[in-house]
Amino acid sequence: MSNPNPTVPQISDAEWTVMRVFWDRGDSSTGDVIDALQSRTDWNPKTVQTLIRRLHKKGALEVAAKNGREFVYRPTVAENDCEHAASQSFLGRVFDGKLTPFLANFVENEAVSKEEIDELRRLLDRAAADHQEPEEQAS
Amino acid sequence: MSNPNPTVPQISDAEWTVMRVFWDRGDSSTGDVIDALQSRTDWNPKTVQTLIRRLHKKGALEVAAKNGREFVYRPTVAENDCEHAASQSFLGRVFDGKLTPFLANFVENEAVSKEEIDELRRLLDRAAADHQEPEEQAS
DNA sequence: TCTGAAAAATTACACTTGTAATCTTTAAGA
DNA sequence: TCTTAAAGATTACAAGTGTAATTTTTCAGA
Repeated sequence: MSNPNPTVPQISDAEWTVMRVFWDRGDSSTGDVIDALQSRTDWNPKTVQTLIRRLHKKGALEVAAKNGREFVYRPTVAENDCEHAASQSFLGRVFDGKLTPFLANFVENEAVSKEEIDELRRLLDRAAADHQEPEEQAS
Repeated sequence: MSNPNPTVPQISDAEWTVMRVFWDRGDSSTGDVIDALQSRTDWNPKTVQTLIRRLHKKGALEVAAKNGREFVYRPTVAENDCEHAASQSFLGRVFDGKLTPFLANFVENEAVSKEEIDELRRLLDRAAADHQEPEEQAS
């Protein structure tokens, strides 16, 4: 867990795509992000610029440096934390905040393969083991 | 599974609240919904009317009857299907469509209790069993 | 030092959403 | 039948979002 109860800004759909570039690459200039997204999207560079500026305004990005006339940005929020905040928000909206109904719905809709089920079970087995013997203190 | 690959309209946050009333109560008039939401929200009746009209326009509700000058509406989409569509959309946006990373993030963030873990494991055990011996045909 | 290209800032514009207020129609009772 | 309250329809309006175009600033080279 990167930070307990971090406050993360609202990040829209298109903005998520941009944030992921930063989380993948670390500090990046607008040009870097435009280049990175060139292959994955058909966005106009101006669009990417706008999204970066909005993310900066929202406080999801901060200026890490200025290279000549170019800004280098860096995320102020951890990917983990944003994912978790988005998950909580989604679960709250659709499943009354509860994880089990979410997974039950997925399973009912036959949207989970045998392999995935096994993967999830292993994940939960490990989690259960961790709950058994609590995390040790690194002191 | 109510319907394979149903097409469900985009349902916004506030609209979810309204749809849930219909899913809970079945066919309902605007007045019914307003009454039902009176306790749970502080929405103005006009707001509820607007949301119902938007849902009707989107095709999420259809007119089931007309009582005097009052319409009775009914959902055209199953709660299950809407939940699943919302889940797919969320997972696609935040976790590249993958369930395992979603759950892993949740567990990492210590947002899952021991009891919940056990519940989820039971759920997955049943799902695994179903995968073992496929569903029988009701003929 | 002046200029032009590149970066950034400002402006644009339609659609959705939250949250109603106002205008219009209609049914039911006086 | 006429009136009026209650439904419904239309309109409102700001914030957020997708998707840029236009305008302004500024560095780097001629």
